[in-house]
Amino acid sequence: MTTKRGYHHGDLRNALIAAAADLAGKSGPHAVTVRAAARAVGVTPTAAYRHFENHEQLLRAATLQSRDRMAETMLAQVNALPEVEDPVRAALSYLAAVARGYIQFAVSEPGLFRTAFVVNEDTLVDGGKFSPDDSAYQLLVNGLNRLVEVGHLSPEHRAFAEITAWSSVHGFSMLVIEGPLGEWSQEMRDMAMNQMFGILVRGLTGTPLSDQLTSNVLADVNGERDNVQ
Amino acid sequence: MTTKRGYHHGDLRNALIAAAADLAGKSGPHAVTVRAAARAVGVTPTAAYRHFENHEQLLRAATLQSRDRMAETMLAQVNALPEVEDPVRAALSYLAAVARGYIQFAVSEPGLFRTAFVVNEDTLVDGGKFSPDDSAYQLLVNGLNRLVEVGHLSPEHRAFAEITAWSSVHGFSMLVIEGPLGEWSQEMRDMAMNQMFGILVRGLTGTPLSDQLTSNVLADVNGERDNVQ
DNA sequence: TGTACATCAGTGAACGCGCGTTCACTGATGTAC
DNA sequence: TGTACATCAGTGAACGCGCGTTCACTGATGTAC
Repeated sequence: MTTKRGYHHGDLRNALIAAAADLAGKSGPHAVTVRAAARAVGVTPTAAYRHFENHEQLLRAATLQSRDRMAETMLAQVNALPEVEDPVRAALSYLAAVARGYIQFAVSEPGLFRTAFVVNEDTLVDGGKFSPDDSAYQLLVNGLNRLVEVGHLSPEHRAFAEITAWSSVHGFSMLVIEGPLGEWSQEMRDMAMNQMFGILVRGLTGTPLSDQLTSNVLADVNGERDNVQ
Repeated sequence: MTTKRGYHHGDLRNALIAAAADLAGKSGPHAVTVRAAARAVGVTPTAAYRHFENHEQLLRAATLQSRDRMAETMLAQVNALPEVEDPVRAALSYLAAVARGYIQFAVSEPGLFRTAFVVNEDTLVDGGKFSPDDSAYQLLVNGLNRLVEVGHLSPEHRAFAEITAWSSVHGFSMLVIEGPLGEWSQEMRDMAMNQMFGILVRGLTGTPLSDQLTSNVLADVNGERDNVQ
């Protein structure tokens, strides 16, 4: 992606992106400045202009980096899921893992989470908003598609399903970061999250989950959390 | 609240708050500065310090103002609801109006919406986050309580219901402001919103709404939109 | 009712800060002979 | 293999900006006699 050869610094561009992401993670997107990033790398502000056209481009890099990390966190949750035979259970657990990964990222990296949603005003096309092309969105779409394939979500209920699902999970994350849920204990938040997931699935599919299935799905997702992180 | 008597300006404090809210509405919370507010009112920056301890207090005033306007918008939607006899229908329409008011405010006043959620870091207790004490939250709680009173939401499903409901509506608003829903047409957004509301109610109550009830609720809420705004 | 005085809302100048960005430059690297 | 040179990543100084905040002040208002 950039020249890895041993120039003065060697890989300033990536070092600056890393520094920018670091700043964003610690203090949010407003902390991403050309000067601060250069300072963190131990380089003159001017040097940054060899690798980024302007401040906006640096912030943009931090945003994309944040979205990558978010997708990674979500993917990690999915990958840590145990193999199960029941395809419905597997599809539901997949979706739950996606949701949990999203929320976990928001809670553990609020600065990056906020940075992931920064919109560049003056940029060329559509400002670089989060879009259906992003990996995180794709994971969600996959989850819902699996639910349809497996016969647990009827095609006519599929319409707008990702909007409702993403809205819920995104809103929940925001309420944790800058709303009343921030003061809640981890246990309470998990309870609220599980409740929300149940409501969501029941609302999406039209049929309530059996207690057995619910506890299986929670076991799949929670077991993963205990083992991995 | 402040001296209304005719001093030099007369009511600088409120004028500054109005200016701050104006700036927030136009460009978001970062645009709320002491100097800009003073400039807008036609007064020296120093004058502002007669009425606000510092920049944070001015921003705080803008935040509270934003939350007030938000609650007003929601209340307006509720008040514009037609009188209906069926108590279940009335309760559902109430909840739908609350949700619609929330989203409408976010869409029509994105700057104020964002400002409403600003958290002051250095402030005394809990940073002034949005809390269950706020009017907007109370409207939501009322709506859910009514659903219980009317027998359409069982008490055991009541737990965490406001979290799920608020998460959905808040997330939806964010997706419109800084996500993919921003590019959607008004019609598509309304469809997505109605769909989400249906999913939410079905998920919350455990029983799907009849087609008749659904269309009645939509008529109540939509009719109101056509008449009022 | 008229005057002297205290109050205090707003002025004007100034401070130090961090920011984005530009300029002419330097000096390490890679390459051609 | 050794030298001359072109390239270009990074330097150092400087700019103009808007910000928050402080200072000594001025002058309009309200009040006491």
